[in-house]
Amino acid sequence: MADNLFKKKVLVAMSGGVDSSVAALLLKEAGFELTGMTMCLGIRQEEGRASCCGGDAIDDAKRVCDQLGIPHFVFDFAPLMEDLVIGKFISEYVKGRTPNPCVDCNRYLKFGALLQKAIGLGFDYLATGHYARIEQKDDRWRLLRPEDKNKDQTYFLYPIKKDDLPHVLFPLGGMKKDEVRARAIEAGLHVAQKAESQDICFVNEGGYRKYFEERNVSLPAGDIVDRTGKVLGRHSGIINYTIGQRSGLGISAKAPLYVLGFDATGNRVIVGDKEDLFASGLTVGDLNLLTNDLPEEVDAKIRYRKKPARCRIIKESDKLRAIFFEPQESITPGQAFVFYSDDEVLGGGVIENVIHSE
RNA sequence: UGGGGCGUCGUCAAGCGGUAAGACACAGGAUUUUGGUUCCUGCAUUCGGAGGUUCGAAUCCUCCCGCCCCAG
Repeated sequence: MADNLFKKKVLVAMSGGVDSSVAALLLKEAGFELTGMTMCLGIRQEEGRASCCGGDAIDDAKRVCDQLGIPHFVFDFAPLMEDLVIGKFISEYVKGRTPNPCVDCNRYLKFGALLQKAIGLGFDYLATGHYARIEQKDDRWRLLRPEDKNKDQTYFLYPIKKDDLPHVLFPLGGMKKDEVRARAIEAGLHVAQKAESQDICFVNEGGYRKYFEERNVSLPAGDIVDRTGKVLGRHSGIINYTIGQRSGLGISAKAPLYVLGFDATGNRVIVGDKEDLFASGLTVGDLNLLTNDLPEEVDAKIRYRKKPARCRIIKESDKLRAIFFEPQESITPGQAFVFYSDDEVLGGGVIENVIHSE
């Protein structure tokens, strides 16, 4: 493997942050023929805000590339970003669902259009600074959770196609975040102390609701009701709410109220107690399977930063039905359902419906 | 305008002479490559108003104001 290393061409996607910069650094040190690239996503950035894309990102990435002595290019992905990620983000919310734009960015951009472009340009690999591992074991390529379980980003990476796994590199998969930052400092990278990126990258101060306002995306106001249909208050349009949401309802009650779901025909938001949030199963669409033989039971996550929960899965044509051993809180259509066997991601998809009994 | 009851934070609500609990809501912060959750912090010098009794009152007395109920 070391023999071929020098001939392998890698395109490293650089956001201008610490992680992707160190990823580039490591690949450079490993002797790959490296090219740095930053996606221009057409995003205007507020001062002092850290993000995975846009803003000063390009300048920062370029400086790191200069320091590493590798070429740097900017690819224009703004139109695709608008159509596939932001457009879907908005249309999903309008439908009363809660999208996960980071998953879609990976699905359509990074490991979709960008990866295809890289391969088309003759690169052997696309590398990113994600915390995840890809390994070939037993003649199969596997997407695995990283060494740093606290930074595990596999939940966002499930859309990578099985056949593309051999073309993707995650140099940080075996490292802890602390080590990455230490490495950046040691190498004198100017981005070493940059803050973690967080929040939706195309949304600035004020959150996504303000973003909708700025883009003139709005839906009519309506009633907030309890499960019996009793009117408790008013909502400002279904796009401003998501299942499990507590704050922003403006209703005082004996105990906090949570959004249980939506009544589309009546344009109503249904709220209830925390215990009403639990459901036993769900159905999944937009499946991406990373293995050919699915086990009957898996450990699955219905949201980022949550411990996987045991469930039974049943494949139904191009969909999946999952029934949890223990009821799960706030299962939300539009969010990702990602399932694992130990550290391996077996696949994932988008939650379509919630199953309340079974 | 005869009788009875009640007025404490945006809402609900403790307090019953000893110097304003709590919950919900709200705001800020922490956590986080989505949204949501969660966690931490803040939030009535003042108890419908005005007098009075008392060392001391939201708590007792008087009057006024505003609600509610039962008879009308």
